[in-house]
Amino acid sequence: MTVRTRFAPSPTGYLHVGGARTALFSWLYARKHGGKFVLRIEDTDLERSTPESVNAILEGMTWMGLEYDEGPFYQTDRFNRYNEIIQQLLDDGHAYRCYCSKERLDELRETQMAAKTKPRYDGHCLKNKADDVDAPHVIRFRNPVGGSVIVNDLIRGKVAISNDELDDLIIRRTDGSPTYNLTVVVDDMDMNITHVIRGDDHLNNAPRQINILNALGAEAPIYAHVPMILGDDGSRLSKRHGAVSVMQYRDDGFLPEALLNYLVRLGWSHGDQEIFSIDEMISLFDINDVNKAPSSFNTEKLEWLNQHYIKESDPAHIASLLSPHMGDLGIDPSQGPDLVEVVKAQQERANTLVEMADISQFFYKDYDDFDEKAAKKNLRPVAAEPMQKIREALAALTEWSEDTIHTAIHDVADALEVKMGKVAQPLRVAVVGRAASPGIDVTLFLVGQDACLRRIDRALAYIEARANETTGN
RNA sequence: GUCCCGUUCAUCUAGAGGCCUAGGAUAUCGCCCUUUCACGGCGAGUACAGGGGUUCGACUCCCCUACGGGACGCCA
Repeated sequence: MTVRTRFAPSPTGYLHVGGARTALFSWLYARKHGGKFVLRIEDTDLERSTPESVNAILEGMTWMGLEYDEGPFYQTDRFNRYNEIIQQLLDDGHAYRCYCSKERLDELRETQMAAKTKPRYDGHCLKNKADDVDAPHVIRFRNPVGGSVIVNDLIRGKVAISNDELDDLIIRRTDGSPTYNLTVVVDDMDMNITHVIRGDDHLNNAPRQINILNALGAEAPIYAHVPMILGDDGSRLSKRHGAVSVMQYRDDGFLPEALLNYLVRLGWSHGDQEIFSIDEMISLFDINDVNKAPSSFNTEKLEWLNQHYIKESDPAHIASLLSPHMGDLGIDPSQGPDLVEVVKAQQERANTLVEMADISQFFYKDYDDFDEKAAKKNLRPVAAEPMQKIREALAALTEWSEDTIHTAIHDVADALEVKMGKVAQPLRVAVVGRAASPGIDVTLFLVGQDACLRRIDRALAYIEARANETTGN
């Protein structure tokens, strides 16, 4: 038996991290067992499904690198097949027409809730035949009475649910469209899905689906219900927690490998290992090791992983990903130092690409204003002399390289008999506008001779203005 | 309300009855490295939800309580 898993989102929004993790687990399971991973779009809810959502989901899957072997299949293309099955169930007495109005059902539900019992359909139309068979109606699956259904879940273990808890669910709406519980069953059966790995909000649906499968004489797949992901604050993940869309993470400067690594460790672990390459995930992942309890999304840990991958990745690769973020800041990286060199200088200093873009702006354009604290601390009158000397030394350089810059700065420090910090730090603030930057040599080198001299002049003017301010009138 | 599921540091987790004075990671704090910021190294504090059993022994097994989540739709 070859393993076949699937990811079956409904296109009613973007791909969020919860769905992405479910997809990842499903994908890993298929890859690990040399099976197939199928993508199916569950768009039977005509009201809420949109093509934009389909695109968003596809885009998210692509960005994450979760390539599917078959699909995407659309359920809206398969209505004939569903109707065929519904007819079969009707013919076999496993389903029946129900003419109850929504009003009657609402009332029934309210009464039952008020009586503190679980709301269930009362089987009214099973007992009473309608006068007009063709009057508007839905079709209900006739759930077995008595006994219980056992879901043998790879993650939860054996879960038993009494058939008396289940009612006769609607499998076809008044408008003739099939509903979720019917379509999943038919699709999983037709697509030969062997392992259904999905969110545990579906655990309650499994018994119903198994019953339908039994009525159809089909074998049930193996289930694995993965726990939900909660937000940073432990509540249910939602839009209010900020970036829940996978694509939002891309826009926020995260690498797909970081998100993948983060997600695979959420609810699953392999001893003390934190870093997993894709290949390691595939070889080490075991659905049996997935935790039962829900886990909270922790952005700080994701950032740590992101920094790790930024640090470890090929600078040229990071540069290509960084480029659009520079663009967002109005910077054209081709006008200035080689972005790859900038990445090498910043690689250990940014949690996200957005952050890297921000701290790299000064390589391409003069800063707007000095960082107030940095300027106050470093651009003081005592810095004027060394700064002036440095300016002269740098201006005199005929060869602009990290080595020559390094020597020039050290020579000035030696001549003045002061520590490097006394000259380098004011110089840094002068050139980058703030207190933090990569090493001073490479920073100056990449900024370029002209820009360095221009900015040093600006700092000297600032120091002078400040001196006048404090001394006089 | 009814049914289902869950509960180890702030967070992600290790733990399959003695290996646990409960381990790792993130975050936090401290020290070291250092021309800044980072990186890196070292170190600190913080957890078995509560109560009953079972057992020579329970984080691990059973029961109850509390808390959290899910489901109960002509949504998926």
